[in-house]
Amino acid sequence: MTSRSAGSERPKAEPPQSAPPLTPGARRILDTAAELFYERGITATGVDTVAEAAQITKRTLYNRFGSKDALVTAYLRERDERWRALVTEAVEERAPGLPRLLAPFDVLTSWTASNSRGCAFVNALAELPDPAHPAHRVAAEEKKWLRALFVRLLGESGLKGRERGELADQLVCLHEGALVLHSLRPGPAALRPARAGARTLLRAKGIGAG
Amino acid sequence: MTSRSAGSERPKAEPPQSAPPLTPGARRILDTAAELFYERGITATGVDTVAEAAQITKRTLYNRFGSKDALVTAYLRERDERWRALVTEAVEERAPGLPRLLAPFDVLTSWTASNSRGCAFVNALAELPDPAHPAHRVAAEEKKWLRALFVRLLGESGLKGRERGELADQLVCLHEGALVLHSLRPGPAALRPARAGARTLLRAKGIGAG
DNA sequence: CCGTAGGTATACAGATCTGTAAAGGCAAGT
DNA sequence: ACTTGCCTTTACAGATCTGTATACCTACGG
Repeated sequence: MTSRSAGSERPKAEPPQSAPPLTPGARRILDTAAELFYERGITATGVDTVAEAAQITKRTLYNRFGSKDALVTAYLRERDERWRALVTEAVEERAPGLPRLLAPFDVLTSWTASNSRGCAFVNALAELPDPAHPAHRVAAEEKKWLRALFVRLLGESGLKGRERGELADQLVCLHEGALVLHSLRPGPAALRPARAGARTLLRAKGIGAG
Repeated sequence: MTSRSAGSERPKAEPPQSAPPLTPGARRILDTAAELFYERGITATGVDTVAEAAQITKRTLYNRFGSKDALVTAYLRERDERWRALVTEAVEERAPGLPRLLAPFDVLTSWTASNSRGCAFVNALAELPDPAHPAHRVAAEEKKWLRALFVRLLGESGLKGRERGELADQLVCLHEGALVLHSLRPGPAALRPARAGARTLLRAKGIGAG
């Protein structure tokens, strides 16, 4: 739980698990559940509510997903998948020379346009304290992944050793904090300070950031 | 909701509301509820559970607090009160010349020793999305207060204008992020990067930080 | 033609949740 | 002596929650 030995500082290539294709009904269920879980909270959203909003019967929901816990896990998994894809793309498609390390912060601008309730994974951790819950693991993995991404990019920028891990943690902090601020006062202005702070911290370590 | 006109950049002297003295039973209820709400989540903790753990009857609980929502609000209010007192004390009792702006970060070290489930206010916001819920307001106020504190201290350090607000936001981000990191991997090590990052950001603005 | 997969409709079991009802015990203050 | 405040006990109403049972419809591929 505390630290991993070997590959923990390198983001895995694949998002944890490639999802099997969903039936049309399952697709609609998952989309609906995703919105409701995020917007109203997981525990506060009942399966009846999801089923009704998705315009399917509860029976179908249980046939496709088996349980509410499984549905919650699927929701977080897919969200994780999309988020990683978005960030990965933003990092890779950056014009060379431009600060790839700030890409995750820039992604937030579009991401938060339709997500003003903070970080879904932090929220999930708040509602599902049990570490044995699979959804708990997914949420924890997402944070580890972002940190590992920062570590990798910092490595490519020439930073090594203990300083690298510390700076990665700081970038994660700013990132998380930005989402909290945004949830309190939605709007692009809530994200700017974190990005600027990241740039300052990078510069302080001699990493040019634009 | 978005911004306040006059005194929003100055921390109010009094924690929102001075609590009336509690009966012994009410005291035990509130203590028990505080621990359970924080540790297991608010929605996931029923009033029966609270009553049983506090060794009082549900009737007493309702006689003292009126409703679960009111109990939740009382829980957050008291937590807010204690947190503010702790931070305020740490700021004021700092040896002159020492970086008072880092005091909130130092307080986290002792605070998180018994609070490894992240920020109770962020968690509450996750579980209670309705902005009309009084507990929601309490949580939002807490964040505003911390920012205002940073703004004030930065002002005393000679920083003014737009830069001041931005730096305050950055410190809040680091602060929140530290709590998230700590919830993922509890221990004092989770807090160090945020504190160090704060120092770097302060130095970058010419504010000596120790 | 027939089986299978995806979905529908309705009803229900069993647990748990918030909140209330009714009646009483006990100690302190006046 | 009498009230008032704090708390207890037991029971229950009514809603809501997760999950299941039963039976049926429809489209499609072999």
